Amino acid sequence: MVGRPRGDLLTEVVDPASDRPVFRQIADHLRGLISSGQLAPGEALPSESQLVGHYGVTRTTARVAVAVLKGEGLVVSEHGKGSYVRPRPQVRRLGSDRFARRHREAGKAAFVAEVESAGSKPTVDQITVTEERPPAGVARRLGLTGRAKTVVRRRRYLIDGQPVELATSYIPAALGRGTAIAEPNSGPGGIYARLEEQGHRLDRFAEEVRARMPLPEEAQALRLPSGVPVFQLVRTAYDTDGEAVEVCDTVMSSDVYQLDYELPAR
Amino acid sequence: MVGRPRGDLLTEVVDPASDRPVFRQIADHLRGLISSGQLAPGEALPSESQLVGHYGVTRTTARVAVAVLKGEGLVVSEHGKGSYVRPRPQVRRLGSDRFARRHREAGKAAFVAEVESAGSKPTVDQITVTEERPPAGVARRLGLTGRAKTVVRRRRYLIDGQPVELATSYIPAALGRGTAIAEPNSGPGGIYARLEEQGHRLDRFAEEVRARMPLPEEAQALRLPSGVPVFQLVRTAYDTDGEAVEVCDTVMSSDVYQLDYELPAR
DNA sequence: CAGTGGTCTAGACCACGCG
DNA sequence: GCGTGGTCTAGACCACTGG
Repeated sequence: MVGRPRGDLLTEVVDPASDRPVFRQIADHLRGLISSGQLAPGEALPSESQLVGHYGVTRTTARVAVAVLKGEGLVVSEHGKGSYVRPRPQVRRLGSDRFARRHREAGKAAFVAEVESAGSKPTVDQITVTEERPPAGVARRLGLTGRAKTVVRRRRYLIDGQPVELATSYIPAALGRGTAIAEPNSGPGGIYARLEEQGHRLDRFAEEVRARMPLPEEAQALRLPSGVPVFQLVRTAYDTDGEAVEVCDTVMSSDVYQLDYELPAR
Repeated sequence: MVGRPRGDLLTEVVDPASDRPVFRQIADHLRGLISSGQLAPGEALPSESQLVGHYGVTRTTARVAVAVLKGEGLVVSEHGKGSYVRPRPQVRRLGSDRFARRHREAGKAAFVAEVESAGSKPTVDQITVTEERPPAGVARRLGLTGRAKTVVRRRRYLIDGQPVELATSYIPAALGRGTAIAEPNSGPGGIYARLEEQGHRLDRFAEEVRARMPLPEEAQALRLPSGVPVFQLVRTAYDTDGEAVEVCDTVMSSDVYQLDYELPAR
C-alpha cells in the first residue's frame, strides 16, 4: 500500500450524546472521506492512535469504527503498517460465449484462453482427481440415482499468481472413468473437448448464480480480505441428447469477476 | 427466533497458548456446531455470559467470537433476546426467460407476475420518477452524449412485506418524457410494454452481474443483517434496431435470489 | 528503535425483550 | 426484575514493519 496515515483529514467531531453510537459516527466520517475521494484507493487511513487523539475515544472504540468499514469491504488492514482504502482490482468480465466451441477448438481450456487474450498469465494448481459419490444436488442435476459415482476434478485458478477461483467438476463415472477426464491433465481443450470426442456433443449450459460470504477455507484459498463476498456458480453442461454430462461448482472472488449474460426478449 | 440459549453444547476448551487466537478458537467451535447441524437455523447460540463462563474469557473476547460469525453471515443477533443461527429464507430463482414477451402480454410487470405465480404477495413502494442526467456508465450503455437527460424511475420491491430489491431505471428522455413512462404508474405490462407500443420492439437484454457488500443505506432499505452481500445487476434493454432503450440498475439481497441463465455451447 | 495493528482483561452503564 | 446484547473506558502485552 502507499502513503503515511492521513491524520490531517480528521476534521469533524463526535457527539457523545447522539443516538448514533460514537463508533458509527467515526465510521460514517471515514466512509465519507473514502466515497468523496479524499482518501483514494490504496491510501492509508488515519492510524488508530490518531483516531484516539482526534475523537477523544479509547482505542477499542476507534478499532470498532475501522472494523465496520472492513466489514463493508472498504478497508483492509496490514499488521504493523496501517489500514488502507481497499484497492479495486481489475475486473474480469465473463461473457456468455466463454464456452463457445470455437474456443475449445483452439485447443485451450476456457480459462487459459480468456486470460491469455487479456495479456495476463493464467495458472492452475491444487489439481486433484478422485472418484466419489456426489452431493445430492449434483446427483440430481446429473440425473443420477443413489449410489452412482462421479469423477471429481478439483482445482484452483490463478491470474498472475493471484488466486481467483476454486472449481470442482463432477462427471458421471460412466463417462469419465478410465479416460483422460480422470487424469490430472485432461489434454488440449479440457474435459469438454474429451466429452465431445466421446460423441457427447455439447448443446447448452445452465448456470445458477448465488452470492454469499466465503467460508474460512475459501477465504484463505482465495486470499480474500474480510468484507469481500464470493460468487457461487453451478454450471450444468448438457449434450445434444439433453443429457447432463457435467456439473461444475465454482467459487469465485466477487472482486475480480463480473458475469455478463444475454437474455432473449423472445 | 426460537429456543433458549444452548449452553449445553459447549464442550471443547480453548488453548490460550495456541497460535490461533482464543476468539477464533471459540468461533471455530461455534461454526462447527452450526455446520454439523447441532445448532439448527433459527436456534439460539449460547449466550455471551455462557461463553464467558465456559471458556473462561472476558465478555469482550466472547463477543468478538460471535462477531466473526456475524461477518460470515452465519449468525444474527437480536438486542435483548440472543444470537441466532441465521435462518435461510426461501430462495427465489430468476430465470433467463423472466422478461419474455408472453409475460408482458399478460399485462403484468415481470416482478408481479413472477411473485404471484409463486403464491406470495408482491408490493412496490418508494416509487419516484425524476428527470436527470444519468451516471457516466449508464449514459455510455444508452449511447447518450454529454448533456442528454433520462427519465429516472426508482422503486423498491417487496415480497410479503419483506424488501428484496432496489431498482433504478434510466430511459432516454427522448423516449420517456411526456409518456406514461414518466408517470409513477406506468400502466399494464410496465415500461417495456410502453416502449413496445412506441414501436421499440424489444430484442434482447444484456445483464451484468456483480456482488459486493451493501452500502449502509442499502442495508437499511433491504433490512439486511451484517454478513449478507448484495447482487448488483445492470440490465440494458435493446430494441430490434440494436438501440439501447433502457438501463435498469438493481441491488438485490443475495439471500433471497438465485440467478439462472442459459448459455449456448454454440 | 518507534509506530503500527492484533489480542485480551476487567470492569461500567445502557437499551431491549419478556415474564 | 432479570437476562440478553450494545456501547465504551483504561489499561496491558504482543507481533509485525520499517528506518
